[in-house]
Amino acid sequence: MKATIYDVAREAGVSIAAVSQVINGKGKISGERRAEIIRVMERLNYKPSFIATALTGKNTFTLGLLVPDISNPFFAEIARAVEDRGHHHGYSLVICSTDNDDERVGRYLSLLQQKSVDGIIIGTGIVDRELVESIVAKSIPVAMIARELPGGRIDAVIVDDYAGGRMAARHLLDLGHSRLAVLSEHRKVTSSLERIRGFRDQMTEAGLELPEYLVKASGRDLIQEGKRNAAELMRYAERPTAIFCCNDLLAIGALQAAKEMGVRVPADLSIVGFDNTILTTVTDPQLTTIAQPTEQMGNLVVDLILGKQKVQQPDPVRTVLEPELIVRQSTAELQA
Amino acid sequence: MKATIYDVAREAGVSIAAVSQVINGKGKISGERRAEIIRVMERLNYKPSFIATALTGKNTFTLGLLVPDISNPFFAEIARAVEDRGHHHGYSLVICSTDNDDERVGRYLSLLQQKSVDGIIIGTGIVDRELVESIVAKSIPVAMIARELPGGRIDAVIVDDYAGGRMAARHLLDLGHSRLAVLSEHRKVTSSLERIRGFRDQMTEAGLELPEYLVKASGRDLIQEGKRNAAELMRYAERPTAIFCCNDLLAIGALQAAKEMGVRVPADLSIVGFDNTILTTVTDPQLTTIAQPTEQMGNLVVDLILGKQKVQQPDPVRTVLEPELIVRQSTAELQA
DNA sequence: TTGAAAGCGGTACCAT
DNA sequence: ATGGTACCGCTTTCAA
Repeated sequence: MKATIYDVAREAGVSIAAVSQVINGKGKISGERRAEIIRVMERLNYKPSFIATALTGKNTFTLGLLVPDISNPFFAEIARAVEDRGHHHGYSLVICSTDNDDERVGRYLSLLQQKSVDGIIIGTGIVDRELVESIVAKSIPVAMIARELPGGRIDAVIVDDYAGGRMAARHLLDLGHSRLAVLSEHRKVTSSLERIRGFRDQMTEAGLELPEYLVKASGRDLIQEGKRNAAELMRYAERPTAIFCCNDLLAIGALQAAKEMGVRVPADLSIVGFDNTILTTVTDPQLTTIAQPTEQMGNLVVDLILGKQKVQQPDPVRTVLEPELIVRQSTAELQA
Repeated sequence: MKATIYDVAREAGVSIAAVSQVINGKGKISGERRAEIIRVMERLNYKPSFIATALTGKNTFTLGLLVPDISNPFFAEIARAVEDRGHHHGYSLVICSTDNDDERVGRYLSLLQQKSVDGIIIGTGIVDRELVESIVAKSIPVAMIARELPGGRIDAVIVDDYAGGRMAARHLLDLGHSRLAVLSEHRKVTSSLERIRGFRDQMTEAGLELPEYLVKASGRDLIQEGKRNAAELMRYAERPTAIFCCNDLLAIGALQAAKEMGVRVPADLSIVGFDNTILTTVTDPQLTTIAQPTEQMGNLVVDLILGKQKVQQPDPVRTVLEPELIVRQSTAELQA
């Protein structure tokens, strides 16, 4: 059996209050008693129970992280960053893969509340605003990472998706491409929407248009669907010479479609991804992509959410980081 | 503020005992009172606090998972499998990336105990046996996944690493290769050791030897170090014609080294990986690898560890699953 | 300084 | 059937 504060108190011949004092470094304890108590704690290998502590109204030292799928490399990286920063502050991380499924989101959110986590970090694209706000109302700190709640007054640490979209377009435009297409995630995913908006605006400024039929959305299995959608794009009479993919998975699908169809990348087709996951360095050719500073984002959300606990900030904090174009080998000048 | 059982009791004009009854579906309650209580619970949006429940000696409905690094695709997949099965049973998952660092392992293990998790699943290669057994002694269920505690009497769900190593060797031997080399993880990682042993035994049966200098170990950054070690192997006068890599990350490193050195895969060099992560489908050529049934493994450990709670099994359960050779494009017959 | 005691939000036993 | 109450392990007044 695990030792409790009572065991320590008894062994040390003091009250549990005294033990509690030394655990928390509060109150006044004579150096001698304190030393003795510490000795006993070590001898009994005593570690205070977090659940008992939590019940008295203190922290649970647990954070919840909602992501679409932890086995998606991008979110795995986000999770690692969040985990590390949390661990740095003594917190542990509960992972919740939602598959962007409303029901799963609801169940997980409810679960996290019942566990009285000290904060919930949301990286899932599709969430019900009311649900989230009902959580905030219960004064549980909530923050978004890599995603934003449209119209919601929720803290968020995101990358400038719009700027990222522009970057991708500019890069492609600079390379001489004009027939551009887009592979996007589900239409409800705000980050994809923003990326496309930036991409389109940049095109517009160059006097180009991005018709809707050249923007294809994919849902569950991003690589597979991306591949299928890319293949479809390639079959158009006036085939696009470059595709901007709203994430690396989609880009890989495009890459595979091209390979299967005998379309050379980047000679015949340029591809730009988004996220700069480990996958981009593994493909052949390696993927040009827009990088998100995942580690920094992880650090920032955690600090943000942990800070929220203390002071009740009035306005939602919205931290926008700059994306970065990473040029690798999947993009090239348009061949004449 | 969140509603408590007292609020519900007051609103419903009953005792908290009655409310507790309906929550747990126990005891005797007249249908009418029960209905009324349920109504009140819904109106107040009442959800019992897990920490309070846990303090009374029940489950915390939390599982801990130790892995080297959640951003490593293989472990991300394992985590997803474990998470799903846990969620299925109403449990949530705390992720602990240890970096195979003893100190981190210790800290996390201690943390998980303080949180009174209902079970700890260990997928980290390097762990101190005494530490683990001290946990088991506290009657916290522990099980290993994809790794084994050498000599420890701990439940484990693993793949037959030895057989996997043999498979890889047989495949390469069948293709006519005889000059084989190995890229392995840190020498303390038991799974790698077993894979190499199987690989070597199969070679021996074919009358071949695997000298130690053809087995190179890598530590932290597996892709980078794998690349470096592979390059080294390729510089030997009598260069190996095939490399067995103890995981896909190492195989990717080998692939990149080959590409950089102008060595064609699979024409000049065959490469076999291990784990069948998403990465294998993304490389070019796609990687031949030995697959582990991650989903099944996840299901089994969770059921195993949840089962352990109830009955105190006498002997450690050791479930060994069969690996599977997935032939893709990184292996080919030895060119004459 | 030190310790007795009242919670925190439930569970479960025991009277009623 | 129903409710009173003693815990679970710890924090935090408040007296002594």
